[in-house]
Amino acid sequence: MGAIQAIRGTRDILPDEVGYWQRVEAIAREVMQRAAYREIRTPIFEQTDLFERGIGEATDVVSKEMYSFKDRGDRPLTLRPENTAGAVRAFIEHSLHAQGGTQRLWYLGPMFRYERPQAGRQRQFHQLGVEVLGSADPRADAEVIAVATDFLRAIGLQNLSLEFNSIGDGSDRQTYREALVNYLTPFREELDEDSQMRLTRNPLRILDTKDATTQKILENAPSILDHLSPESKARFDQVQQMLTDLGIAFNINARLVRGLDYYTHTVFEIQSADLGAQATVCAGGRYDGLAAELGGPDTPAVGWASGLERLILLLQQIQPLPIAPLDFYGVSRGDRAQAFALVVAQRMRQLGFSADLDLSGSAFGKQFKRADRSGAIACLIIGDAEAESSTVQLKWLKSGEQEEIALANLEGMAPELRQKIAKGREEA
RNA sequence: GCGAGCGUAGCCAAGGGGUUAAGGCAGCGGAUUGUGGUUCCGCCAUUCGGGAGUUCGAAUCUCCUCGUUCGCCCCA
Repeated sequence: MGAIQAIRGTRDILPDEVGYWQRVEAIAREVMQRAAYREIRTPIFEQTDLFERGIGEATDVVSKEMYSFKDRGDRPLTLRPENTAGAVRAFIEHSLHAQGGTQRLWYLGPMFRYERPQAGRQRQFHQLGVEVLGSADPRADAEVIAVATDFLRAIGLQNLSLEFNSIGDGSDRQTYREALVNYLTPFREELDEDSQMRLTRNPLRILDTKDATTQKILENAPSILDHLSPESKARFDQVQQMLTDLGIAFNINARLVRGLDYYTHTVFEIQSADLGAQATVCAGGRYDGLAAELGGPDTPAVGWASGLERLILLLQQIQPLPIAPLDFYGVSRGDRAQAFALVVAQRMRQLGFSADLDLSGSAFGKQFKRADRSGAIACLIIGDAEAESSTVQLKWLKSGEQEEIALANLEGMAPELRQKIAKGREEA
């Protein structure tokens, strides 16, 4: 291949598509602001150590998916594969806990994982996420889920389902892990290859296998929910009650486990029925141990992250993007006229209108064709005669009506023009 | 990392060993040298992702390679 191409798993978002992103981003800002979450922006790369400790060295994300490198000072760095670790690092580093109370944070930005690209998965992808730090209150768990559903609803997505579970605290999981291994060990030979490996390494992960035989065996397996301590069970019930009070439907899914080490208690996933194999559109949970693990104060926390590429895939299915509105399209011919047209177009912009200017210098006929295609409401027509008299012919493209305006009167006429533009847009 | 499908112009495409590589959209020029949305005419791939091979002859067959798509693993 001759020309240089975008790196595998990365994508250019071209002008025709960027409107979808702007929409999702605007909705995110609005929903977050209403829920009193504050934006945080952290660096795109961090010390490799942060992710190894935060996410867990044995996880797939850390062991085989990180973009890690050394800088010129020989520091081991990694492009962030997710942003919870970075947000918590910033929280600790700047002593945000000292601001008192609960910190509600949100972020939006690119993440990087070295994976094989497929539908709804890229190596550089974008996540919107929230983190509520400093509250162990089950209301925080419920609120975070409610904010997620509000966000997804505001985008207009349908056919979503919320899967919900508790994986308890560390000791709950320890007892459950033993129970699960005891149950599965007699079936060892019948399990699929991956699950056999996990039996010793990470038995909980067997629960979300896609292998039919293993799934069958799991039907009678013990449930994590029967191994929760009374306290864990009470919290799980409370969050459920709150979701019900909020009118949020959910399925309890005792098989739901998460791939990152830091989760405790509440875990959840929101999936779409309208995507391919990568159907999870938002996922998160509680992670009470992470801040302490990273060397900060013991800070209970809960949060989620949502993959924007997947949301945009869905958005494109349900809504066409409105074309960017344009007020004026400037056409001109002749040296003096072209120079004057630039001045007029710029003046229009300063008055708050949007104006495109044809730079081709081709025949008026051609320029008018382009004016049509641009979607402009009106044309600014400038030839030598107009340049001479410092006027502009203003032609309303829908009706074909044309009027002459002196440059000097443009500002005074601006309110009237604004009205005509608005009316022209309604008719279009 | 593993499996399968697909790469012909900016986009959508026909062609599946015989030599001039259909067609459509978009673009550009003209009919129409200061006035558009219609129409008409013309132009727009020395070459079929790249490389090697088979053959008198390759876009068409073989191998390698790169890219891409979908799936697995895993995840948002």
